[in-house]
Amino acid sequence: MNSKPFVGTSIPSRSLEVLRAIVSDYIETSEPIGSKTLATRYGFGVSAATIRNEMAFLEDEELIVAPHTSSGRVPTDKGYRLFVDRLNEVKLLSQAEKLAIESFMTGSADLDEVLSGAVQTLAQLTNQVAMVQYPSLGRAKIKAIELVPINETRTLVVLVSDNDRVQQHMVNAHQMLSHDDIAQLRAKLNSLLVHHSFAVAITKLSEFTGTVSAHLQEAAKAISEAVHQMVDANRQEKIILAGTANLARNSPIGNLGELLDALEQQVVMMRLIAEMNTDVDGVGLLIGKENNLELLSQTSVLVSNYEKPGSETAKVAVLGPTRMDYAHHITAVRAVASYLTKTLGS
Amino acid sequence: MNSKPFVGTSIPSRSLEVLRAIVSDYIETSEPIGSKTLATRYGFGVSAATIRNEMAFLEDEELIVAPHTSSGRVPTDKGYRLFVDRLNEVKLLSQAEKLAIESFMTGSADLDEVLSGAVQTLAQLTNQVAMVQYPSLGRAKIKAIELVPINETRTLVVLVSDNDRVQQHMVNAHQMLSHDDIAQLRAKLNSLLVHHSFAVAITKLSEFTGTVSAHLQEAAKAISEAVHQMVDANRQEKIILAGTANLARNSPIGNLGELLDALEQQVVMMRLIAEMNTDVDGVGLLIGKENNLELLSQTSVLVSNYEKPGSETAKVAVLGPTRMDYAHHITAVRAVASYLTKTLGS
DNA sequence: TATTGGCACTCAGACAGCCCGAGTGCTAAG
DNA sequence: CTTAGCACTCGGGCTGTCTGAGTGCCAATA
Repeated sequence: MNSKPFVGTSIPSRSLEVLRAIVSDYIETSEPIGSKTLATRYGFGVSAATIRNEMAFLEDEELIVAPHTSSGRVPTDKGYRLFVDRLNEVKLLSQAEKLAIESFMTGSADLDEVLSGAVQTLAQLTNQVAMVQYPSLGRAKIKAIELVPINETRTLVVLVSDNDRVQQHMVNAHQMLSHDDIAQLRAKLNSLLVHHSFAVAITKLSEFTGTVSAHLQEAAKAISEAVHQMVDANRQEKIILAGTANLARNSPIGNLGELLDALEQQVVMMRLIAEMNTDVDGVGLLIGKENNLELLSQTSVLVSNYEKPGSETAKVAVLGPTRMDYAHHITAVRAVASYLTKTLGS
Repeated sequence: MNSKPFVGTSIPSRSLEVLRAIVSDYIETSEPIGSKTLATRYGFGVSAATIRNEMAFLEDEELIVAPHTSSGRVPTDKGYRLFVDRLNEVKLLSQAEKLAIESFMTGSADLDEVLSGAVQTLAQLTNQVAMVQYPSLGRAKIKAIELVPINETRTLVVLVSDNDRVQQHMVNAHQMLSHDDIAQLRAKLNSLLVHHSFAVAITKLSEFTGTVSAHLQEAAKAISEAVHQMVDANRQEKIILAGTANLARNSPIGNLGELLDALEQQVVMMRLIAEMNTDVDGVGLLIGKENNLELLSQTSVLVSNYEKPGSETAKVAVLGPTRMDYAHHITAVRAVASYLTKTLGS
């Protein structure tokens, strides 16, 4: 159901040219375009009448459509698809754009910061909504658990996984904890969980309360819960996004409210992105109704993979109206993904 | 420039009733309302003509305005203001709403979680954009700094302030660090900074690199930078928000795009909220053009204080179109603020 | 003096008719 | 296969009309 390469009647090369012109023009002007304009504005060596014939053919193939009798044509989802699949010239990023990416990516060893920098850059680059999926910890293992006492009853539980992702969670033990208590808890916790995968850890965790001194039961339970939550939070996907304002600006899409809602809820987007396949060059694209969500029938979603050593691959994505600048955005999203891979690799 | 209580000609009580009716009706229907409807729908014992006279008076006082000759009237900002200032019946929260607040607020000792729960609840309760300001650390002091080794070169720096707020930042030391190294760094760092306020800490920090062994200079510099950043991040205000989608749904405000932008950028909102005063009962309100931002000329902002022991007071806020249900929202925002105070107090 | 009914007036919005121009499909000729 | 020509279509902009909700004012009334 994903990215379906175009099959069917093969398209004569001039028809393809015409389609290309239509798509480009529509992307730029967002207005239906007719044979005459097309013939003059683009340097086909033929008359408008000939273009009309071509257009009739393209319409038969359902690559373009006329919003109403006797008005210009607009690409269909299928039209965009063919356009993209046969995209040969890839728009290069401008020097300024490259700079923007690099400057956003510098410094910071902190995963959160890197990702949020990346997603903002991408949103600015494309003027669309940008999303980045957190690297899943899938097969990651627990490397260490630290307990940092904050005050008499509160403790910060820090969980480090072997791909160096760090999470923390505050715990209220509801009882006083001495230094020795903390040490005991830490030791038991680590000997129990370290080197185990997240999946295993979650089962082992149930033994934890049993292994600690009787007077620490309360605290152990609280800590155990915190760890559980963190592990869970990790198996759960998570995305961060930026540029939602662009949605409102760009496109008078009907269901803007619902769309913003869905973005805020995250869950729809998480599933969508997770399920999207990418082709050989690491880019995936769903155009309009290709994703089966009514909600997104007027939008396209573009994803690319990035890698963080030790994690499964994760994705960056761009969401915008079907009439978006595919050529440009594809390079942008790919560039950000590759910078991300590079930055996280070091 | 803030919340200006209404002064000037004192308003006869029936005029006030009429104003009240107009505001309530407009809040509900969002359509201009005329004398006749007003006279019938609300049980004034008088005829439409009399109401018209009242309305003429109210218009003279600039409390209502007619969008065009011969159409119903709509409250002005000043009208809303008077309406709110003379608001006597306070809408109570429904049982369901109280429940919603309580259920969202349960558990979790984690500041981030509590706040994000609160802001989401508030957004749902009001169907508007909700915001919550992080408790500023103003005069807070540093309580402890922990260094948690993550791998050979990376270290997690955890900063605990005396109001038990915890921040952490990953640092890449670009050099191998032994256990002893870490211990040394930790010791020096703590002896230097603990018990100092954030403001002082930032000056003391410059001495740090000088006090550690020569071979740790690299690492010390990186850590010092991280601490600096965290301290800074704290003096800087920060807000989280929820319910932006409601904006799109509710109000076909002209500059939706810009508004969403501003929300995403945060900075405008941070200043606005920070500068808003609250009156005796802990609530502050700016209606329409009362805030001097063109951007927000069609929106009202409602804030209430909450307290976290050891921090300066911070605020929760609701942002929506000027025609919002003030009576209800005021109680909602106050309720959330007070639950927040309660939850964070324990 | 405050209230009321009556009346003439205004205007936004809905509706219908009109024209224009961009665009189409078709056909016959090159 | 390409082209010019032609008749046809239809959305969008413009105009005019009508209607209903609403107004302001005034004279009559309680």
